Amino acid sequence: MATVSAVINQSCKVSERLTSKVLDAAKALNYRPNRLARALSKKQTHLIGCLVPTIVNPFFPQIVKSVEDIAYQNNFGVFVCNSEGNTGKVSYYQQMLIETQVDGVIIALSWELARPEVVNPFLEAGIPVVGMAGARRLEIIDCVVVDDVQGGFEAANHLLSSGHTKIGFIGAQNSETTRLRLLGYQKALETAGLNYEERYFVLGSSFSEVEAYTLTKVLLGRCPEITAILAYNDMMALGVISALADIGLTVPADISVMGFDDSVASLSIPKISTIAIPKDEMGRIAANILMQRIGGGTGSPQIYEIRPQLVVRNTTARVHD
Amino acid sequence: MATVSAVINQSCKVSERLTSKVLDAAKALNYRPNRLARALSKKQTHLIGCLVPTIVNPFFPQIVKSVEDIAYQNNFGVFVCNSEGNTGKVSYYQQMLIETQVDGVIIALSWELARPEVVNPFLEAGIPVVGMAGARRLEIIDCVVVDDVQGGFEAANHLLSSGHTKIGFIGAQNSETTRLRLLGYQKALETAGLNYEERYFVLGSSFSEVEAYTLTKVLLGRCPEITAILAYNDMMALGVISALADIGLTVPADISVMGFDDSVASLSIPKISTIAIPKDEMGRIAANILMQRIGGGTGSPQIYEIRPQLVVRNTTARVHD
DNA sequence: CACTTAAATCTAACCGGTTAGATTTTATTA
DNA sequence: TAATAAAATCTAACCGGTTAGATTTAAGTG
Repeated sequence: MATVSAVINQSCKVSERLTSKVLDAAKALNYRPNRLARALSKKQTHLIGCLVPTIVNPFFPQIVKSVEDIAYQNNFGVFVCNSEGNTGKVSYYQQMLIETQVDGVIIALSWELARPEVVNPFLEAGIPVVGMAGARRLEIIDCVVVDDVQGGFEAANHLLSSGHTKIGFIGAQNSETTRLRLLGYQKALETAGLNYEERYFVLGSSFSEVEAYTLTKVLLGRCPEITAILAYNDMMALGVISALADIGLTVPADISVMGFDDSVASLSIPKISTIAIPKDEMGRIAANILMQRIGGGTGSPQIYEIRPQLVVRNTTARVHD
Repeated sequence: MATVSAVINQSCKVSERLTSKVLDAAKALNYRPNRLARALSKKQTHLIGCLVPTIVNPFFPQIVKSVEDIAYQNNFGVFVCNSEGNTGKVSYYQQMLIETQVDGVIIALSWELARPEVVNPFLEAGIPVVGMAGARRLEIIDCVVVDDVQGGFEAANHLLSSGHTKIGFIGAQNSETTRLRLLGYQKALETAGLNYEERYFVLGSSFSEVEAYTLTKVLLGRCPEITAILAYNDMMALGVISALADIGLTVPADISVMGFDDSVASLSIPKISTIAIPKDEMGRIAANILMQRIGGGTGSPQIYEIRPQLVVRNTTARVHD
């Protein structure tokens, strides 16, 4: 019945009399509109997809939450898809999102998702895409990215300003983000007029806590003069701290440690000093940009760069003498 | 075109010739089936909803992940909805899920979600519901619940077996789960032939880390003889440990601490001894039950009780003398 | 009061699939 | 080769909304 549609959508062409009649009937029958039917004819699902590499790492749920907030404000639903390192899932969800006719997609730009094969099918289907939370910038879509160089710079600077000059770095190979954070570190040393030692950088094969634990022992075995360690992220910082405790060094009295991301930095005792990525802001901005695109916003894709922020907690201190 | 439908669905009534012709055309046109249209006519969306109170607490994403795994295996999508303590969001998502015609719903039975107002509309709409991860059992739906009494019992028992008898408990008021865990604790003491001191139980107004921090200081100010503290969950255990550190007590040398849930207990430093809720298993079972119901499985609602497991890590030790 | 115009209501086609059943083609058999 | 059965293909209605436009009703005007 077309009138029902008019009533529900508050079209002003329906008299009060009919409106209330329809509303009464709807209530009596416990009527629920069918989103599928509506979406089918309107060609709008009021749904956005959110593709993330994992939801087990708390970093991503925090972003997803703020995406959802914006979606909620705009009366959209969010279809969260996490690939969990499974390429099969990536294409499964990709297909599902396209077939579900989502109005737009937000993709976390991890290595497995920041690829043309992942992004292009959406664009071909006319679905706007916004990338976020990654080092890689894709020119074809709007991206909300983090200035990792800046972050690395600030992390190193914080340590330098506490007198540390022999600063270890622990990260992972083949990681663009690692490269950028390390680059920031190097820039900070150069800016301070200091040389950096390649020996102080150890890169492992994963971002895990255990990997960091192992690498830390390697690093300190080789360079015991180190007074501070910059970890690629908070998880690795956790591994670093564990290793140091086993070696018999106290954090931060004997050695300072910094993390990155502010994902699990406050879960340890002492709480980890870190470079916080404003996850709320990132999710919000990404979602808002997507909303604009869905609303018909045009213009060439843009890069929105977010500055990470130094958060000093309890794992960094003045260098001991 | 009906033939396309037949081809896509592999109906055996289509000749190879036609099949390949259709497939070629589909490829040439970059054809994507429309899930909405299909769902509308089949009255099956191949989607399930998953209502959780939050995704910021890592406990829930871990469950959601295993729900997703099962859904993936069954070719279903999962629509994750988190209410974040906002009752407006609860009804918003409830309505969205019903209107989206999801085939089934899994609800985490937190206080805000384990209510008839939340559950009933789904049932009225003919959508099967499975509850999980909560203390409250609802008779009208299948529930996968945790034996919190058993968990509290094992936690206390672990401490008792290390010689602790003066055990503090920190939780929240008006929480059914707190009550059950505490009950388990009390049973353990009774079983051991010991009396428990009401003074050792302090209940605050929230489950937060800071709340636990405050409560711990209160508790130890009042009862300095305590040698172990059982926290309602891991987050609170973290607050307890912080407070103890500030007071100048070392964990576990001076005082032992236990968490519950195994949500952040393995991520933190020190790693917390806890009562692990098998989240994978819980999500898997809940999703499998839902799949059965969606597949037409009948029978009266059942309760599946999951036993939590003691995980000894680094915050518990033999009582000091 | 007849006539124009505006407002309210109703009708039917459409969105893109599915499905039962009609129709056409092909194969089988006398 | 005609009759019949079986297989393949096509047709049209349906799912439950939306929407343009036709039709009916109400209001305004000379």
